[in-house]
Amino acid sequence: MDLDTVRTFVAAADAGQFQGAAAELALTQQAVSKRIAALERSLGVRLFTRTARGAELTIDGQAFLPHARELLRVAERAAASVRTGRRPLRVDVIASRGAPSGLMRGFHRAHPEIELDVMMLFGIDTAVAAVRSGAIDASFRAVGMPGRPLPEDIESVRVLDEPLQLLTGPAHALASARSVTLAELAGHRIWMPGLVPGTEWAAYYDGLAAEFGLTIEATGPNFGSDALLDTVADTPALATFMGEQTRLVWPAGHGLRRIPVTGPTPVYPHSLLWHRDHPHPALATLRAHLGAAASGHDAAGTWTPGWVTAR
Amino acid sequence: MDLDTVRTFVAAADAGQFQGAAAELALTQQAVSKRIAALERSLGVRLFTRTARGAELTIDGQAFLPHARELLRVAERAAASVRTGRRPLRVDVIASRGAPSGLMRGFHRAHPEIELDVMMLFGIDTAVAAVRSGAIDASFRAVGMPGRPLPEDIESVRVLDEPLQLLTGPAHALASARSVTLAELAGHRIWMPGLVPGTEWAAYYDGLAAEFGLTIEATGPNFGSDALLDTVADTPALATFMGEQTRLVWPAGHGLRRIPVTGPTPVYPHSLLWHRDHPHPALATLRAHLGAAASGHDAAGTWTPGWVTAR
DNA sequence: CCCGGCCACAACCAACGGTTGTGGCCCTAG
DNA sequence: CTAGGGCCACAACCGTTGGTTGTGGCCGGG
Repeated sequence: MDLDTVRTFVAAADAGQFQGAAAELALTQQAVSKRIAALERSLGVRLFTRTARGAELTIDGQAFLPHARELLRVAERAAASVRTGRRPLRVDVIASRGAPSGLMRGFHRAHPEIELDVMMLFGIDTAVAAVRSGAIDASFRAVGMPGRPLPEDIESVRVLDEPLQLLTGPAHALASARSVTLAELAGHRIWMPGLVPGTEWAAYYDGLAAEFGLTIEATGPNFGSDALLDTVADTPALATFMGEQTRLVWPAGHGLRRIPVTGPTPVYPHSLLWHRDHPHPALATLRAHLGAAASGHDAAGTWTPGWVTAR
Repeated sequence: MDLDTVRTFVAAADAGQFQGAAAELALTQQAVSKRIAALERSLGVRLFTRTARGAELTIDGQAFLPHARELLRVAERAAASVRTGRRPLRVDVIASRGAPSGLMRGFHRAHPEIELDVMMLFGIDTAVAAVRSGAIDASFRAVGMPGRPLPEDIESVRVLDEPLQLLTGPAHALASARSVTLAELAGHRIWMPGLVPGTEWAAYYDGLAAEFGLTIEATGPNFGSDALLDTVADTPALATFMGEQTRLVWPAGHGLRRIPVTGPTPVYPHSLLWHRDHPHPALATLRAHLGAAASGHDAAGTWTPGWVTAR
């Protein structure tokens, strides 16, 4: 199926005749006729009944028409997604189920007119390079990591401090705790596959482990969150950290527990990064939205690494 | 933009290399290379970075990928909509804003897994012919109209009795009435453009007008519901009937009034029609849904034409 | 250092998709 | 009834597109 052919179909349906569609598309009537015939052959149904004064849709044609329009809309959006110049606001989030993803969903609900492309890059270095090059318009990351100062032309603002929770299976020693302190976690095995050295989130957990004497293991291949949850659910000695706002596809019957962490509560600092010089037109709207949505969290009783810039 | 090219792009992105995509699509590597190059040229951006052991997506490519997948999904649905054999359930409703449309929305919410094509045919004759031919799977219509018995192979069941309301502008004599009786409407001008002789809805209003001595005018071209509402809002002497469940795009500030009609309340009898012999697999689900959703309306105090089959 | 894997470029060729020319059908006006 | 106009389909023709095969360059691993 060819999109030009679909466009021709829609034009013919709107015009009610092939001739008119041909004029609109700067084609001959014969070309339109051939295109429609080809489309009908490929679909295996007749789309128009040809009459002496035009062509009108068959029932199959009527059924196909809205789908054809939708197809053209989607194609237009797809092309717009990579158009240089005015294109959808392209934002990098750290993971599809994480808190920044939720922030973007909220932004989309508040501003459905702003076209969005949400993507996931790998690590703050890639993200910063992409923001600097203009390939993306903004990124949610934790900034300030030692040895990786933000370039001068990148601006950032803290938009969300997300408390971490402990995730355990039902047989874990802490499974029935209402809450746990970081001190109580010393000696327990915390498993976080996917913690890649050199990334900002690895630096965060390294700092957390060092400061409170935790054992955080990043060993083993990262088979994705489903496999992680399965393993944690089945292994009494394993637990993992997870953002409070992380959306889980909670496997039914696994009995996974989310346990708040206190004394202090580790919070993951999400900042929005963007380029100082050539911001996307919709970026201001995003910043305003995030500023309004940011609840004034109290920093007391929480922990962030020393390298995180104060709010 | 060509859908085969988009398919090639997705295959290459999934495979991580052109060679693998070529094998999957039964093409040569060179053909894939040319297609991708053509797509990049038409979009004006580079989608892959070519490396010695494959090709990986650029950021633009990553942004484009989900749109490309969506495009293929929509194309698949479009093709399925006219596929002979297993295809989406195709249902004819009397108007896009009317009650049957609402019933189908409810059905879709209850059964999002069932693919639907909702369409609007013209009159019960067209609808019955389409159902008999298998071109559509079901139709919502008022059945029993004099001289138009349903063919033997068409079955029907009453699914909704929709009370009619009077719609008036703010300056209409009845505008401030809490409710009106049919007797009170005698002498008032009821305007219903679009009431085409020979259709089942024209027969309905003809019967209504005859039995209660109403003046129903079908004169003038039907410029659509917006124009109708505008005129009714501005003309003190005009009113119109409208189904209780009809969704209006209520023009702000027009002061249109919806007034219940009583003594008796005219109700429009929506029946579901389908073919006795070769029903669509999902039709049973639709009938079950409509049966469950149908509130047991009390027929007392309501009016339907004599030709309407009892429930 | 060489080999293997992968992609790009070039040359060639079939097939697709456009054009012009023409004929048939249907409706309308004279 | 007939002539004419409007519209679509078919046929012939032709340029361009998109496929193939053949080949060369680049990069990484043994």
